Amino acid sequence: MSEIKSISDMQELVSLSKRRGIVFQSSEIYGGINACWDYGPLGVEMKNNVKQLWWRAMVDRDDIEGLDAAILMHPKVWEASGHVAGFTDPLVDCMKCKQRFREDKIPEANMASKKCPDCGGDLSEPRLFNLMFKTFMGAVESEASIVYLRPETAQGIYVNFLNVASSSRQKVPFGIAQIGKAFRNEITPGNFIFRTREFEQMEMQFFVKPGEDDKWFDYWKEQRMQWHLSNGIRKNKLRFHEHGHGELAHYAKKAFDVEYEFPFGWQELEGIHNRTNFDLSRHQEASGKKLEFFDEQAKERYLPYIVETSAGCDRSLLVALTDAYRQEDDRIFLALHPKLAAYKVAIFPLMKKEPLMEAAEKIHKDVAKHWRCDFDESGSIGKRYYRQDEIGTPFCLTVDFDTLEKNTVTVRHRDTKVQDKVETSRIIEYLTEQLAGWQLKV
RNA sequence: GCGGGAGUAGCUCAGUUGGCUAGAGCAUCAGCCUUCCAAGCUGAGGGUCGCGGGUUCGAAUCCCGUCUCCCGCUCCA
Repeated sequence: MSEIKSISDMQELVSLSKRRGIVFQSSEIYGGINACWDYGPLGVEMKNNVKQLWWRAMVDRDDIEGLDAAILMHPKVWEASGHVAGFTDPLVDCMKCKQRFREDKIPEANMASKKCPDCGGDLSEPRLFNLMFKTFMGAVESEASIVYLRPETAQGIYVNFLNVASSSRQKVPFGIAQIGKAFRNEITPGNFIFRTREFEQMEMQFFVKPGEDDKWFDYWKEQRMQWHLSNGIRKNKLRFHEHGHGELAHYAKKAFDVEYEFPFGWQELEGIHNRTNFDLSRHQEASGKKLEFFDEQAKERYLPYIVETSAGCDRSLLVALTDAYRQEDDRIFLALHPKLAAYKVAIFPLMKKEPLMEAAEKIHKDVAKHWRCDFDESGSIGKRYYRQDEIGTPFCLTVDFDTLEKNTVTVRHRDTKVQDKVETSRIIEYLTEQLAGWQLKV
Protein backbone atom coordinates (compact mmCIF):
# COMPACT_ATOMS: atom_id res chain seq x y z
CA MET A 1 0.00 0.00 0.00
CA SER A 2 1.46 3.33 -0.97
CA GLU A 3 0.38 6.93 -0.62
CA ILE A 4 1.47 10.28 -1.95
CA LYS A 5 4.98 10.88 -0.72
CA SER A 6 6.72 12.87 -3.40
CA ILE A 7 6.07 15.64 -5.85
CA SER A 8 5.94 13.13 -8.68
CA ASP A 9 3.22 11.20 -6.81
CA MET A 10 1.42 14.53 -6.73
CA GLN A 11 1.32 14.34 -10.53
CA GLU A 12 -0.65 11.12 -10.19
CA LEU A 13 -3.26 13.01 -8.20
CA VAL A 14 -3.36 15.84 -10.73
CA SER A 15 -3.79 13.29 -13.49
CA LEU A 16 -6.51 11.38 -11.64
CA SER A 17 -8.28 14.65 -10.93
CA LYS A 18 -8.41 15.43 -14.61
CA ARG A 19 -9.31 11.89 -15.68
CA ARG A 20 -12.25 11.65 -13.33
CA GLY A 21 -13.55 15.21 -13.47
CA ILE A 22 -12.40 16.56 -10.13
CA VAL A 23 -10.12 19.45 -11.19
CA PHE A 24 -9.28 20.77 -14.65
CA GLN A 25 -6.79 23.40 -15.60
CA SER A 26 -8.53 26.67 -16.40
CA SER A 27 -8.89 27.69 -20.07
CA GLU A 28 -7.15 24.52 -21.15
CA ILE A 29 -8.19 24.76 -24.82
CA TYR A 30 -6.31 28.06 -25.04
CA GLY A 31 -3.18 26.56 -23.54
CA GLY A 32 -4.19 27.11 -19.95
CA ILE A 33 -3.68 30.01 -17.58
CA ASN A 34 -1.12 29.89 -14.83
CA ALA A 35 -2.30 28.60 -11.45
CA CYS A 36 -6.02 28.80 -12.17
CA TRP A 37 -8.09 25.65 -11.82
CA ASP A 38 -11.67 24.66 -12.54
CA TYR A 39 -13.60 22.18 -10.43
CA GLY A 40 -15.28 19.47 -12.50
CA PRO A 41 -18.52 17.61 -11.85
CA LEU A 42 -17.09 15.54 -8.99
CA GLY A 43 -14.73 18.22 -7.69
CA VAL A 44 -17.51 20.72 -7.20
CA GLU A 45 -19.47 18.13 -5.21
CA MET A 46 -16.45 17.49 -2.99
CA LYS A 47 -15.72 21.18 -2.57
CA ASN A 48 -19.35 21.88 -1.74
CA ASN A 49 -19.16 19.12 0.86
CA VAL A 50 -16.13 20.83 2.43
CA LYS A 51 -17.94 24.18 2.50
CA GLN A 52 -21.15 22.69 3.86
CA LEU A 53 -19.30 20.89 6.64
CA TRP A 54 -17.49 24.06 7.60
CA TRP A 55 -20.61 26.20 7.41
CA ARG A 56 -22.68 23.85 9.54
CA ALA A 57 -19.87 23.45 12.10
CA MET A 58 -19.59 27.24 12.41
CA VAL A 59 -23.03 28.68 11.90
CA ASP A 60 -25.15 26.01 13.62
CA ARG A 61 -24.31 27.63 16.93
CA ASP A 62 -26.10 30.32 18.87
CA ASP A 63 -23.08 32.58 18.93
CA ILE A 64 -22.16 32.76 15.23
CA GLU A 65 -23.92 34.46 12.33
CA GLY A 66 -23.27 34.07 8.62
CA LEU A 67 -22.43 36.76 6.08
CA ASP A 68 -21.74 37.04 2.37
CA ALA A 69 -20.00 40.35 1.64
CA ALA A 70 -19.18 41.75 -1.80
CA ILE A 71 -15.82 41.04 -3.37
CA LEU A 72 -15.47 44.68 -4.45
CA MET A 73 -15.22 47.09 -1.54
CA HIS A 74 -14.52 50.76 -1.06
CA PRO A 75 -10.82 51.38 -1.82
CA LYS A 76 -10.37 53.02 1.58
CA VAL A 77 -10.99 49.64 3.20
CA TRP A 78 -7.64 48.46 1.85
CA GLU A 79 -5.84 51.61 2.89
CA ALA A 80 -7.15 51.22 6.43
CA SER A 81 -6.38 47.52 6.56
CA GLY A 82 -2.79 48.15 5.57
CA HIS A 83 -3.00 46.18 2.32
CA VAL A 84 -2.31 49.07 -0.03
CA ALA A 85 0.93 49.82 1.81
CA GLY A 86 1.79 46.41 3.17
CA PHE A 87 0.97 44.36 0.12
CA THR A 88 3.41 46.33 -1.95
CA ASP A 89 7.02 45.27 -1.88
CA PRO A 90 9.61 47.33 -3.76
CA LEU A 91 12.01 44.77 -5.22
CA VAL A 92 15.34 45.23 -6.94
CA ASP A 93 17.09 42.72 -9.18
CA CYS A 94 20.79 42.15 -9.61
CA MET A 95 21.63 42.23 -13.31
CA LYS A 96 24.65 39.99 -12.77
CA CYS A 97 23.73 37.20 -10.36
CA LYS A 98 19.98 37.51 -11.08
CA GLN A 99 19.03 37.55 -7.42
CA ARG A 100 16.04 39.56 -6.33
CA PHE A 101 15.97 41.52 -3.09
CA ARG A 102 13.43 43.45 -1.13
CA GLU A 103 14.58 47.04 -1.13
CA ASP A 104 14.15 47.38 2.63
CA LYS A 105 16.24 44.28 3.30
CA ILE A 106 19.49 45.33 1.72
CA PRO A 107 21.97 47.78 3.30
CA GLU A 108 21.47 51.46 2.46
CA ALA A 109 25.03 51.72 1.18
CA ASN A 110 24.19 49.18 -1.49
CA MET A 111 21.02 51.03 -2.47
CA ALA A 112 23.03 54.25 -2.79
CA SER A 113 25.76 52.68 -4.92
CA LYS A 114 23.28 50.40 -6.75
CA LYS A 115 25.57 47.44 -6.21
CA CYS A 116 24.48 43.93 -5.33
CA PRO A 117 25.33 43.02 -1.71
CA ASP A 118 26.16 39.49 -2.86
CA CYS A 119 28.22 39.76 -5.99
CA GLY A 120 28.71 43.51 -6.45
CA GLY A 121 26.82 43.51 -9.79
CA ASP A 122 24.59 46.38 -10.90
CA LEU A 123 21.16 46.63 -9.33
CA SER A 124 17.98 47.51 -11.24
CA GLU A 125 15.69 50.36 -10.20
CA PRO A 126 13.26 49.29 -7.46
CA ARG A 127 10.00 48.03 -8.93
CA LEU A 128 6.68 47.75 -7.10
CA PHE A 129 4.93 44.45 -6.77
CA ASN A 130 1.44 44.89 -5.43
CA LEU A 131 -0.17 41.65 -4.53
CA MET A 132 -3.68 43.03 -4.98
CA PHE A 133 -5.51 42.76 -8.28
CA LYS A 134 -6.72 46.13 -9.49
CA THR A 135 -9.65 46.82 -11.72
CA PHE A 136 -11.84 49.76 -12.65
CA MET A 137 -15.30 50.52 -11.43
CA GLY A 138 -17.40 52.44 -13.93
CA ALA A 139 -17.11 52.60 -17.69
CA VAL A 140 -14.29 55.13 -17.86
CA GLU A 141 -10.86 53.96 -16.85
CA SER A 142 -9.38 56.60 -14.60
CA GLU A 143 -7.43 56.90 -11.40
CA ALA A 144 -10.50 57.86 -9.43
CA SER A 145 -12.32 54.63 -10.10
CA ILE A 146 -9.68 52.03 -9.17
CA VAL A 147 -11.05 49.21 -7.05
CA TYR A 148 -9.35 46.05 -5.79
CA LEU A 149 -10.39 42.43 -5.80
CA ARG A 150 -10.33 41.59 -2.11
CA PRO A 151 -7.13 39.86 -0.99
CA GLU A 152 -8.94 38.44 2.04
CA THR A 153 -12.56 38.06 3.07
CA ALA A 154 -11.99 39.26 6.64
CA GLN A 155 -12.44 42.96 5.93
CA GLY A 156 -15.99 42.40 4.70
CA ILE A 157 -16.77 41.04 8.13
CA TYR A 158 -15.11 43.87 10.07
CA VAL A 159 -16.89 46.63 8.23
CA ASN A 160 -20.21 44.84 8.86
CA PHE A 161 -19.54 44.19 12.53
CA LEU A 162 -22.13 46.63 13.84
CA ASN A 163 -24.68 45.78 11.14
CA VAL A 164 -24.59 42.12 12.08
CA ALA A 165 -24.51 42.75 15.82
CA SER A 166 -27.55 45.01 15.79
CA SER A 167 -29.66 43.16 13.20
CA SER A 168 -29.13 39.76 14.80
CA ARG A 169 -29.17 41.16 18.37
CA GLN A 170 -25.91 39.37 19.12
CA LYS A 171 -23.76 40.42 22.06
CA VAL A 172 -20.02 40.05 22.45
CA PRO A 173 -18.69 37.38 22.49
CA PHE A 174 -20.00 36.29 19.11
CA GLY A 175 -18.67 35.48 15.67
CA ILE A 176 -19.36 36.14 11.99
CA ALA A 177 -18.64 33.44 9.44
CA GLN A 178 -18.14 33.82 5.72
CA ILE A 179 -17.09 31.72 2.75
CA GLY A 180 -15.89 33.51 -0.33
CA LYS A 181 -13.30 34.07 -3.00
CA ALA A 182 -10.17 36.14 -2.48
CA PHE A 183 -7.46 37.14 -4.94
CA ARG A 184 -3.73 37.64 -4.54
CA ASN A 185 -1.17 38.26 -7.23
CA GLU A 186 1.21 35.72 -5.70
CA ILE A 187 4.73 35.92 -7.03
CA THR A 188 5.08 32.16 -6.92
CA PRO A 189 1.85 30.22 -7.18
CA GLY A 190 1.95 26.49 -7.64
CA ASN A 191 1.67 23.02 -6.23
CA PHE A 192 -1.65 22.25 -7.94
CA ILE A 193 -4.48 23.93 -6.01
CA PHE A 194 -2.29 24.74 -2.98
CA ARG A 195 -1.34 28.28 -3.90
CA THR A 196 -3.49 29.91 -6.56
CA ARG A 197 -4.12 33.54 -7.38
CA GLU A 198 -7.87 33.09 -7.04
CA PHE A 199 -8.90 31.05 -4.04
CA GLU A 200 -11.71 30.50 -1.62
CA GLN A 201 -11.51 31.20 2.09
CA MET A 202 -13.65 29.97 4.96
CA GLU A 203 -13.27 32.60 7.64
CA MET A 204 -14.80 33.21 11.01
CA GLN A 205 -14.08 36.32 13.04
CA PHE A 206 -14.94 36.00 16.72
CA PHE A 207 -15.43 39.27 18.62
CA VAL A 208 -14.53 39.17 22.29
CA LYS A 209 -14.05 41.45 25.24
CA PRO A 210 -10.40 42.54 25.57
CA GLY A 211 -8.80 40.36 28.20
CA GLU A 212 -10.86 37.34 27.20
CA ASP A 213 -9.04 36.99 23.91
CA ASP A 214 -6.45 34.46 25.10
CA LYS A 215 -9.13 32.15 26.43
CA TRP A 216 -11.11 32.26 23.20
CA PHE A 217 -7.97 31.88 21.15
CA ASP A 218 -7.21 28.57 22.87
CA TYR A 219 -10.80 27.46 22.44
CA TRP A 220 -10.89 28.12 18.71
CA LYS A 221 -7.47 26.67 18.14
CA GLU A 222 -8.69 23.32 19.48
CA GLN A 223 -12.06 23.53 17.75
CA ARG A 224 -10.47 24.03 14.38
CA MET A 225 -8.04 21.15 14.75
CA GLN A 226 -10.96 18.93 15.72
CA TRP A 227 -12.82 19.93 12.58
CA HIS A 228 -9.99 18.77 10.33
CA LEU A 229 -9.77 15.51 12.26
CA SER A 230 -13.52 15.01 11.96
CA ASN A 231 -13.14 15.12 8.19
CA GLY A 232 -10.99 12.04 8.42
CA ILE A 233 -7.58 13.68 7.99
CA ARG A 234 -4.94 11.55 9.69
CA LYS A 235 -3.75 12.95 12.99
CA ASN A 236 -0.04 12.37 12.40
CA LYS A 237 -0.21 14.52 9.26
CA LEU A 238 -1.53 17.56 11.15
CA ARG A 239 0.25 19.84 13.57
CA PHE A 240 0.24 23.35 14.96
CA HIS A 241 2.92 25.81 14.11
CA GLU A 242 3.22 28.94 16.24
CA HIS A 243 4.40 32.09 14.51
CA GLY A 244 7.58 33.45 16.06
CA HIS A 245 8.22 37.16 16.51
CA GLY A 246 9.64 37.64 13.05
CA GLU A 247 6.73 35.80 11.44
CA LEU A 248 3.85 37.61 13.13
CA ALA A 249 1.80 39.78 10.82
CA HIS A 250 1.52 43.46 11.66
CA TYR A 251 -1.95 43.01 13.14
CA ALA A 252 -1.34 39.87 15.16
CA LYS A 253 -0.69 39.37 18.83
CA LYS A 254 -0.52 35.60 18.52
CA ALA A 255 -0.86 33.22 15.63
CA PHE A 256 -0.99 29.46 15.18
CA ASP A 257 -1.21 27.69 11.88
CA VAL A 258 -2.76 24.31 11.39
CA GLU A 259 -0.24 22.64 9.12
CA TYR A 260 -0.48 19.52 6.99
CA GLU A 261 2.44 17.45 5.82
CA PHE A 262 2.17 17.74 2.05
CA PRO A 263 4.59 15.91 -0.25
CA PHE A 264 6.22 19.33 -0.63
CA GLY A 265 6.58 19.79 3.13
CA TRP A 266 4.60 21.03 6.12
CA GLN A 267 2.41 23.85 4.90
CA GLU A 268 -0.32 26.07 6.25
CA LEU A 269 -3.88 24.85 5.98
CA GLU A 270 -5.59 27.24 8.35
CA GLY A 271 -4.55 30.18 10.49
CA ILE A 272 -5.88 30.99 13.94
CA HIS A 273 -4.90 34.56 14.73
CA ASN A 274 -5.45 36.95 17.57
CA ARG A 275 -5.86 40.17 15.58
CA THR A 276 -6.53 42.27 18.68
CA ASN A 277 -8.59 45.38 17.92
CA PHE A 278 -6.21 46.40 15.16
CA ASP A 279 -8.70 46.16 12.29
CA LEU A 280 -11.64 47.74 14.06
CA SER A 281 -9.53 50.59 15.36
CA ARG A 282 -8.11 51.26 11.91
CA HIS A 283 -11.57 51.27 10.34
CA GLN A 284 -12.90 53.45 13.14
CA GLU A 285 -10.16 55.95 12.54
CA ALA A 286 -10.34 55.91 8.75
CA SER A 287 -14.13 56.02 8.46
CA GLY A 288 -14.76 58.34 11.38
CA LYS A 289 -17.58 56.00 12.51
CA LYS A 290 -17.77 54.68 16.07
CA LEU A 291 -17.33 50.93 15.89
CA GLU A 292 -17.32 50.31 19.64
CA PHE A 293 -19.58 47.77 21.19
CA PHE A 294 -21.62 48.79 24.24
CA ASP A 295 -21.44 46.02 26.80
CA GLU A 296 -24.63 46.35 28.86
CA GLN A 297 -23.50 43.96 31.56
CA ALA A 298 -20.17 45.61 32.16
CA LYS A 299 -21.65 49.03 31.39
CA GLU A 300 -18.67 49.85 29.26
CA ARG A 301 -17.85 50.66 25.70
CA TYR A 302 -14.94 49.00 23.93
CA LEU A 303 -13.52 47.88 20.62
CA PRO A 304 -13.70 44.09 20.73
CA TYR A 305 -10.64 41.95 20.17
CA ILE A 306 -10.90 39.52 17.28
CA VAL A 307 -9.93 35.88 17.15
CA GLU A 308 -9.81 34.85 13.54
CA THR A 309 -9.99 31.37 12.09
CA SER A 310 -9.10 31.47 8.41
CA ALA A 311 -9.10 28.23 6.44
CA GLY A 312 -8.38 27.68 2.78
CA CYS A 313 -11.23 25.90 1.08
CA ASP A 314 -9.19 24.71 -1.90
CA ARG A 315 -6.42 23.67 0.45
CA SER A 316 -8.84 21.71 2.60
CA LEU A 317 -9.92 19.77 -0.46
CA LEU A 318 -6.31 19.27 -1.54
CA VAL A 319 -5.52 17.93 1.93
CA ALA A 320 -8.49 15.58 1.76
CA LEU A 321 -7.46 14.25 -1.65
CA THR A 322 -3.76 14.00 -0.80
CA ASP A 323 -4.46 12.32 2.52
CA ALA A 324 -6.89 9.86 0.93
CA TYR A 325 -4.84 8.78 -2.07
CA ARG A 326 -3.87 5.12 -1.88
CA GLN A 327 -2.27 2.73 -4.29
CA GLU A 328 -2.40 -1.01 -3.71
CA ASP A 329 -0.88 -3.02 -6.56
CA ASP A 330 -2.83 -1.80 -9.57
CA ARG A 331 -5.71 -0.48 -7.54
CA ILE A 332 -5.90 3.26 -6.91
CA PHE A 333 -8.48 4.44 -4.44
CA LEU A 334 -9.36 7.54 -2.44
CA ALA A 335 -9.95 6.65 1.19
CA LEU A 336 -12.05 9.78 1.60
CA HIS A 337 -14.30 10.23 4.56
CA PRO A 338 -17.81 9.55 3.18
CA LYS A 339 -18.78 13.09 4.23
CA LEU A 340 -16.46 14.41 1.53
CA ALA A 341 -17.09 11.82 -1.20
CA ALA A 342 -19.01 13.01 -4.27
CA TYR A 343 -21.11 9.84 -4.22
CA LYS A 344 -21.85 7.91 -1.05
CA VAL A 345 -23.09 4.86 -2.93
CA ALA A 346 -22.85 3.34 -6.40
CA ILE A 347 -25.32 0.78 -7.65
CA PHE A 348 -24.57 -1.92 -10.21
CA PRO A 349 -26.66 -4.59 -11.81
CA LEU A 350 -24.36 -7.61 -11.93
CA MET A 351 -25.05 -7.80 -15.65
CA LYS A 352 -26.79 -5.57 -18.12
CA LYS A 353 -29.79 -7.91 -18.39
CA GLU A 354 -33.33 -8.18 -17.25
CA PRO A 355 -34.60 -8.69 -14.68
CA LEU A 356 -31.37 -7.55 -12.98
CA MET A 357 -31.57 -4.10 -14.58
CA GLU A 358 -35.10 -3.48 -13.43
CA ALA A 359 -34.35 -4.60 -9.88
CA ALA A 360 -31.23 -2.42 -9.76
CA GLU A 361 -33.02 0.64 -11.06
CA LYS A 362 -35.71 0.24 -8.44
CA ILE A 363 -33.11 0.11 -5.65
CA HIS A 364 -31.22 3.02 -7.19
CA LYS A 365 -34.33 5.16 -7.13
CA ASP A 366 -34.87 4.31 -3.50
CA VAL A 367 -31.29 4.87 -2.29
CA ALA A 368 -30.95 8.11 -4.28
CA LYS A 369 -33.65 9.65 -2.09
CA HIS A 370 -31.16 9.51 0.79
CA TRP A 371 -27.70 10.00 -0.70
CA ARG A 372 -25.97 11.10 -3.87
CA CYS A 373 -25.73 7.94 -5.80
CA ASP A 374 -24.08 6.73 -9.02
CA PHE A 375 -25.44 4.01 -11.29
CA ASP A 376 -23.17 2.01 -13.59
CA GLU A 377 -24.08 -0.89 -15.83
CA SER A 378 -21.16 -0.79 -18.25
CA GLY A 379 -18.18 -3.11 -18.27
CA SER A 380 -17.28 -5.96 -15.96
CA ILE A 381 -18.12 -5.72 -12.30
CA GLY A 382 -14.44 -5.38 -11.38
CA LYS A 383 -14.01 -2.47 -13.72
CA ARG A 384 -16.95 -0.73 -12.13
CA TYR A 385 -15.52 -1.21 -8.63
CA TYR A 386 -12.27 0.26 -9.92
CA ARG A 387 -14.00 3.35 -11.29
CA GLN A 388 -15.69 4.04 -7.97
CA ASP A 389 -12.46 3.40 -6.04
CA GLU A 390 -10.75 6.18 -7.94
CA ILE A 391 -13.35 8.76 -6.99
CA GLY A 392 -13.66 7.60 -3.40
CA THR A 393 -17.20 6.19 -3.35
CA PRO A 394 -17.30 4.33 -0.04
CA PHE A 395 -19.96 1.71 -0.90
CA CYS A 396 -20.84 -0.24 -4.03
CA LEU A 397 -24.08 -2.10 -4.04
CA THR A 398 -24.45 -4.95 -6.51
CA VAL A 399 -27.79 -6.32 -7.54
CA ASP A 400 -27.23 -9.98 -8.36
CA PHE A 401 -29.17 -13.22 -8.69
CA ASP A 402 -29.47 -13.45 -4.91
CA THR A 403 -31.41 -10.20 -5.08
CA LEU A 404 -33.99 -11.93 -7.24
CA GLU A 405 -34.03 -15.19 -5.31
CA LYS A 406 -33.20 -14.30 -1.70
CA ASN A 407 -33.86 -10.55 -1.55
CA THR A 408 -30.28 -9.56 -0.70
CA VAL A 409 -27.77 -7.24 -2.30
CA THR A 410 -23.98 -7.38 -2.07
CA VAL A 411 -22.40 -4.34 -0.44
CA ARG A 412 -18.74 -3.94 -1.20
CA HIS A 413 -16.55 -1.74 1.00
CA ARG A 414 -14.08 0.55 -0.74
CA ASP A 415 -11.14 0.40 1.66
CA THR A 416 -11.14 -3.28 2.53
CA LYS A 417 -12.87 -4.80 -0.53
CA VAL A 418 -14.92 -6.81 1.97
CA GLN A 419 -18.41 -7.80 0.83
CA ASP A 420 -21.55 -8.05 2.93
CA LYS A 421 -24.87 -9.56 2.02
CA VAL A 422 -27.65 -7.22 3.09
CA GLU A 423 -31.40 -7.77 2.89
CA THR A 424 -32.97 -5.49 0.33
CA SER A 425 -35.41 -4.11 2.86
CA ARG A 426 -32.55 -3.15 5.19
CA ILE A 427 -30.34 -1.28 2.67
CA ILE A 428 -31.15 2.21 3.91
CA GLU A 429 -30.81 1.18 7.54
CA TYR A 430 -27.54 -0.63 6.87
CA LEU A 431 -25.94 2.29 5.01
CA THR A 432 -27.14 4.75 7.64
CA GLU A 433 -25.39 2.70 10.32
CA GLN A 434 -22.24 2.31 8.27
CA LEU A 435 -22.01 6.04 7.53
CA ALA A 436 -22.72 7.01 11.15
CA GLY A 437 -20.07 4.70 12.56
CA TRP A 438 -17.47 5.46 9.92
CA GLN A 439 -13.82 5.00 10.80
CA LEU A 440 -10.74 5.13 8.67
CA LYS A 441 -9.33 1.64 8.19
CA VAL A 442 -6.44 2.24 5.86
C1' G B 1 11.43 37.39 -12.46
C1' C B 2 16.11 34.04 -13.31
C1' G B 3 18.24 29.08 -14.72
C1' G B 4 17.26 24.02 -16.46
C1' G B 5 13.75 20.37 -18.66
C1' A B 6 9.20 19.39 -21.28
C1' G B 7 4.61 20.10 -24.59
C1' U B 8 1.87 14.85 -30.74
C1' A B 9 -5.76 11.66 -29.07
C1' G B 10 -8.63 11.84 -22.24
C1' C B 11 -3.71 9.02 -20.54
C1' U B 12 1.36 6.78 -21.85
C1' C B 13 4.05 7.38 -26.01
C1' A B 14 5.92 6.28 -31.51
C1' G B 15 6.68 9.27 -35.65
C1' U B 16 14.74 12.32 -39.15
C1' U B 17 18.69 13.38 -44.33
C1' G B 18 11.37 18.03 -44.18
C1' G B 19 7.28 14.11 -48.31
C1' C B 20 1.21 9.31 -48.94
C1' U B 21 -5.11 10.89 -45.65
C1' A B 22 -0.17 11.70 -38.42
C1' G B 23 -0.03 6.01 -35.74
C1' A B 24 -0.19 2.29 -31.37
C1' G B 25 -1.74 0.62 -26.51
C1' C B 26 -4.97 1.98 -22.71
C1' A B 27 -9.41 4.92 -21.81
C1' U B 28 -14.50 6.39 -23.88
C1' C B 29 -19.02 4.91 -26.71
C1' A B 30 -22.17 0.89 -29.28
C1' G B 31 -22.90 -4.34 -29.71
C1' C B 32 -21.44 -9.33 -28.12
C1' C B 33 -19.58 -12.20 -23.99
C1' U B 34 -19.60 -12.34 -18.68
C1' U B 35 -22.92 -15.31 -11.77
C1' C B 36 -18.25 -10.27 -7.92
C1' C B 37 -12.86 -7.28 -8.15
C1' A B 38 -10.49 -3.31 -14.66
C1' A B 39 -7.57 -4.16 -19.40
C1' G B 40 -12.04 -11.16 -23.98
C1' C B 41 -14.27 -10.28 -29.18
C1' U B 42 -16.25 -6.82 -33.16
C1' G B 43 -16.92 -1.93 -34.51
C1' A B 44 -17.08 3.49 -33.84
C1' G B 45 -15.91 8.36 -32.28
C1' G B 46 -11.83 11.34 -30.87
C1' G B 47 -5.79 15.07 -33.11
C1' U B 48 -5.89 23.41 -34.51
C1' C B 49 1.00 17.89 -33.66
C1' G B 50 0.65 24.07 -27.16
C1' C B 51 -0.22 28.90 -29.90
C1' G B 52 1.43 32.71 -33.62
C1' G B 53 4.66 33.95 -37.49
C1' G B 54 8.69 32.68 -40.95
C1' U B 55 11.69 29.50 -44.51
C1' U B 56 9.97 25.83 -48.29
C1' C B 57 6.66 23.12 -53.95
C1' G B 58 5.76 20.80 -49.10
C1' A B 59 6.70 21.62 -41.74
C1' A B 60 4.90 17.45 -36.04
C1' U B 61 10.08 17.74 -38.04
C1' C B 62 14.13 23.72 -39.54
C1' C B 63 14.17 29.25 -37.61
C1' C B 64 11.99 33.32 -34.48
C1' G B 65 8.45 34.79 -30.94
C1' U B 66 4.97 33.43 -27.31
C1' C B 67 1.97 30.43 -23.72
C1' U B 68 1.60 26.46 -20.31
C1' C B 69 3.56 22.62 -17.08
C1' C B 70 7.63 20.42 -14.01
C1' C B 71 12.38 21.06 -11.10
C1' G B 72 15.68 24.57 -8.64
C1' C B 73 16.39 29.75 -7.09
C1' U B 74 13.84 34.29 -5.65
C1' C B 75 9.40 35.63 -2.95
C1' C B 76 5.73 34.43 0.71
C1' A B 77 2.24 41.75 4.81
